[in-house]
Amino acid sequence: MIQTSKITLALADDHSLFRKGMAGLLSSLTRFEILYDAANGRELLDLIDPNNLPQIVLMDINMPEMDGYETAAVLHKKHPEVKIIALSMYDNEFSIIRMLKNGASGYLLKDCDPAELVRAIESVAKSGYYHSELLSGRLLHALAGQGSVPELTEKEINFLRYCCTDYTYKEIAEKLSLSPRTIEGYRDILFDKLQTKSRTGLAMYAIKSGIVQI
Amino acid sequence: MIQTSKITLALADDHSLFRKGMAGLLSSLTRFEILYDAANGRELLDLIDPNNLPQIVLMDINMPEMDGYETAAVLHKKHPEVKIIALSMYDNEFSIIRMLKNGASGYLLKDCDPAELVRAIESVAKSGYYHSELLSGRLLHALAGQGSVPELTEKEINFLRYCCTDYTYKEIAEKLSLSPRTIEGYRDILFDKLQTKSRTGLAMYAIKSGIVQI
DNA sequence: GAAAAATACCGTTAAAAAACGGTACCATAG
DNA sequence: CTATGGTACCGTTTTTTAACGGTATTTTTC
Repeated sequence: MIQTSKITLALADDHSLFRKGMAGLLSSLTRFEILYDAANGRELLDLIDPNNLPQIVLMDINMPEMDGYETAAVLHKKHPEVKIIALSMYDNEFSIIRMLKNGASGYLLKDCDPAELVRAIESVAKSGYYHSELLSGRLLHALAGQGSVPELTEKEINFLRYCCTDYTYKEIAEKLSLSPRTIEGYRDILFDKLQTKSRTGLAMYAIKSGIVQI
Repeated sequence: MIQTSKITLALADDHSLFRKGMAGLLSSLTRFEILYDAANGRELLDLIDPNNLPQIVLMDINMPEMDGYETAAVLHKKHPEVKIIALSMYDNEFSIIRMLKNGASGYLLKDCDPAELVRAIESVAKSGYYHSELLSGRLLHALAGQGSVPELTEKEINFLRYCCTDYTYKEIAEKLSLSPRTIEGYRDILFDKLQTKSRTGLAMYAIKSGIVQI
């Protein structure tokens, strides 16, 4: 079968070596064309020309300036026809759910096979989505396990960021202009949602899920 | 100037996409030849044929199975003639110092320019080392700042790993068959060395430095 | 073979974290 | 309009952390 036209792509990842490597990998396959490559979400949004949209954006979740979650949400709202594939180092349910909610059509781990990446791109270009066995498996496992995948509110996410610091809960309360007891309320809810029982557990979750960049 | 023979390389990184991308990037330059590529340190050591050693190994610090620190130490002891360049996501002094101590001849960030990677490889092949301005800058800054770069013992490093869990200090003491008071001693020393004052701070440091994989 | 460093240990007190139990307000969704 | 979910708040008790100031033993180094 002859490919009539190339699939156009954009890349967003803060690791220049990774990005350039990927770009090389994908360009070497004649059916792909890289239109843009950016070091973070902000840069990507600035680069993209509305008159020359890529079909698919491959984006990392952990990026400085503007992370994958936010970038996906903004891009999806602005240009819903552009498909998004999330690339992540971690395979945790929270990241997957959040990226899919924010408009991603696929979710891949960075340690996946290049062949799978190609498969994912072609699947998204053709049918609009890509669900790997890994993704479906993780989600089903999570759903079968504790009942449901944790859904976090914006306030909880913001609080989690502060959990990754030396601040005491009292200090966090001050920073957020809330009562210490309210902060402790968030903590207790998150202990429950995230199945942990310590501040350290909260911090670890925040990092694994890409909520905080380190 | 005509390159008489190729520089032979090996790659170790758990992210397959990154590795393959890098391999493509470097192979496209005719003066490099990739002899091996492995997903972690253990695999790399198993793969390497003593009769066909690479001149330079590019290795990630954060790898499952066997991390960059350990791999560098083992490889350097076994084959001191093989030069090592560490690739890291984080530019913290501890990682740099520890990799250099374990035998690395260079230290690069993953968000560096591909051109810098090439420069580093050629410098290491030619003169045996590569010191970027970044590296020298970080170290000098660290030395100028608090006086010295933290030196951690094996016991402290092991303890730090446990700090990234839900275990209480008492439970960590049990796991390590030590008195809780001894563990608290380690903690106090690390608070001092790492300039922090909370368990969370210890855990964050452990992750940033690549001591724990997440 | 003495000094220095690392290891393992102990006691005390104050502060913070964790585990309970609650109330009240407000928006908006049925 | 009333039920629901999110937000903000409060009190009490127990456990854990953190900040002190120590000793004894072994191991390493000079």
